[in-house]
Amino acid sequence: MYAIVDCNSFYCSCERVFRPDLQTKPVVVLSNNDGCIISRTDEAKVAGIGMAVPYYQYKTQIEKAGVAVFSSNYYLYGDMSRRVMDTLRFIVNEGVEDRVEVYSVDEAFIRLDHIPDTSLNEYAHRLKTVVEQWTGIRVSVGIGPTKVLSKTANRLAKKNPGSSRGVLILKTEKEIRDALESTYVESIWGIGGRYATKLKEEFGITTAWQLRHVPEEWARKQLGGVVGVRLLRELGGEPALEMKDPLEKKKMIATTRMFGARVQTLQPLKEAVATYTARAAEKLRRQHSAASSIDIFVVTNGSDDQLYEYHPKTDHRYFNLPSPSSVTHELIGYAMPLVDELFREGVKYLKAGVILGGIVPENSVQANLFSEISAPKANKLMEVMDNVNFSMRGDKVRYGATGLTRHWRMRQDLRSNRYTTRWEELFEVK
DNA sequence: TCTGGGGTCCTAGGACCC
DNA sequence: TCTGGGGTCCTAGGACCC
Repeated sequence: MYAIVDCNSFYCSCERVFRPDLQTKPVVVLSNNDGCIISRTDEAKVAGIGMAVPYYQYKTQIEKAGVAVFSSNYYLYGDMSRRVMDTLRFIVNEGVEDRVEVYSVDEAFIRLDHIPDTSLNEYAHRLKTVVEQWTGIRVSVGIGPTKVLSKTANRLAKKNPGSSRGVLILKTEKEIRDALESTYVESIWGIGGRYATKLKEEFGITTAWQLRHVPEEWARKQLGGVVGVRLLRELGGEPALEMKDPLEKKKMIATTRMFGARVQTLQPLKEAVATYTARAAEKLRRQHSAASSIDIFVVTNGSDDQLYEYHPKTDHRYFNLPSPSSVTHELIGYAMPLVDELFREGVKYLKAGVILGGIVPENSVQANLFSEISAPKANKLMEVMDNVNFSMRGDKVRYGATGLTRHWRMRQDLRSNRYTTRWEELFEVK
């Protein structure tokens, strides 16, 4: 059996831990640049605030309903996430083997082979209670014979927190059938908007229970090949999605941002891209990898500026490195000519990004005799820079190419304190 | 009238997730 | 005036090889 433990309205819950006065009040958290609403509590849902909707369109409604609004505070959420995951590992692993797969910042799958079916209920409640007591974050627990069924259980547990108290276990055929009959296809984990529309409009399939009974070859044809087949098997109770190895490294590393103010000249565009490249290179080094390709993209508003519509258009250029690297100045050196190539006079840029690909372990990098940069020296420099920036915080050591004024930086007008990761922003108890 | 078969590597793009 | 920022996996199709 598999469990999935999912934090309720995670970002909002993190804010509430340090603002007990908001415990029963509506709360929302905004995306970077205070653009969209990316987390909302049940009270905010009731007040009619949608998910992933532009903030400015709901501003008056939010004020009228007395909703507390926060800019995203990823330092805080990242640290709270670590606390939740550490707690789960402490309970589940018993110092033996790793049975926890951290699936996202607020969710983890747990393999439960070691728990007898008769104890599942007690175990699920224990997970929930301990995480809530130790971290202050509320969670829901779903359990089923496959990952997809555990996700289904979790969704239903969250919908009826009263009766099932945030825990739902799908074990018997009857429990599974009831759950799948009350799950619409668009709510199945793995069915997105496109497939949901197709299933309903073209084939009249509306529930997960109906979908469970289509032939495998049909699923292969209509739902994206082997992906569809796996989904079908999982719905039928046959595990087709493995637990992921926690040591697996990212195969792609991206740093992308909307600009706080539009950029129209080359210099700030290059500063922004250099800054993102430096950030991406840091992520690369943190997992001890090197990248063999770099892709730079820029986004402009494709529509005529007179129309106040958002029609983003993307353009990009990429470069394959002569040999994989994780050295910031080397990567910036490859990135800058790509920005020159992309830049067009008179165009307003809304966003830019860096994507590093072709990721390999850093120790597999072969010395390139023709490389101009002496690798050992550069790597040592990177280590020193990372150490200084990590211990002092706030990017004390930067490259000149990343700019001094940085007018393009994002807005974050409503950010809460980084209570758990900055001494000067600690939570005060009077 | 007829035009092989099998393989690899790469990129672009589509679908999904949180 | 204002619409996020990461990721994953898979498939199709082209270039190239023998």
